[in-house]
Amino acid sequence: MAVSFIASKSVNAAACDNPAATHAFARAFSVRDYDLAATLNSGQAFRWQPHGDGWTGIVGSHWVRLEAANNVLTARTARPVTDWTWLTHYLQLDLDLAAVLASFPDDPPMRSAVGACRGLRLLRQDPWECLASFILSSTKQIVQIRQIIAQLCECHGEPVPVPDGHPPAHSFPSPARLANVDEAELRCCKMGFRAPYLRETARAIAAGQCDLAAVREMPLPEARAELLKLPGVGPKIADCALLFGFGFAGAFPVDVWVMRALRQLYFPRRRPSRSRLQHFTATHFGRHAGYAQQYLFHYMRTGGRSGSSLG
DNA sequence: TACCAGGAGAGCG
DNA sequence: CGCTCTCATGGT
Repeated sequence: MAVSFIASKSVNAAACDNPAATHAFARAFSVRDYDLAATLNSGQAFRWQPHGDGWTGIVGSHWVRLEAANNVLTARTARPVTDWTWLTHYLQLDLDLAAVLASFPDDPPMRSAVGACRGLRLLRQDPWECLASFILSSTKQIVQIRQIIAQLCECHGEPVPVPDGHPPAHSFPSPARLANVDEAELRCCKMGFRAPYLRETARAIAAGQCDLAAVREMPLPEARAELLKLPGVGPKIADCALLFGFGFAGAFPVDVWVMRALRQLYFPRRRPSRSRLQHFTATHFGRHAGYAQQYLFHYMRTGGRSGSSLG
């Protein structure tokens, strides 16, 4: 357990009517090898914005501001919090990163990627938000995905409390909500041809045809097959949701960047067939193949520069 | 301007 | 199976 209580301070004591409670607006966690900027900005989550030295975002129904310095990660919220599990789970603060890195294959590409992306982590996002976000991601640049999701949340999400002086914020809209938004209205969020995919997938989940909670309990191949039934969900998007949302460590999304990495670094001669490639990604990278994938992705996207701050 | 973006689905041979 | 085309939008 790398998380330890350091400080809790009530920013607005008058608002806390229970003096004995451990309610707090802020909390610090000790961390090691946690590159917050790389993690929040590496194309796995799309709702984090840099503000000064920190990042603000929405996790579930919580507005939160994160800041990391000197192995201390500080979180500030809009309302007092007693149970911080929603955040420690999202940030995966209990993960033993060294053990994960040690499970990677010891080959030149992985050594380079790990060396260039020190402290890069995988988040554990809400499965629905993650799945929906990646339905909206197809053939879009990360900056645009952020814009689409920001508009979607502003138009159809529920307002969440924010500290005084901060702009309004909204939760990610539920499947039930999006199931009842017509396609034209979704297209107003600039999601284009992805609108019917998002709507129909939301309907399937809201109607119980697909049970995301059940998917989480399935073995990986069955979970993947279940997600592939949804409209707008192919192998790449399914694996993104399985890895970033459901926590399947073996899911290995292959997008254009990862494909570039695999071809350049592992198959420089001839291009492998898709089945050959899937066999390779499923066997070569070990127990935490998905984690290795994220290192390759970030390594390629940043051109091998460490401490990158992509916009 | 041309090309590209964390793709999927459908049609074709 | 593998190839090609379309879908919508905006960044670089």
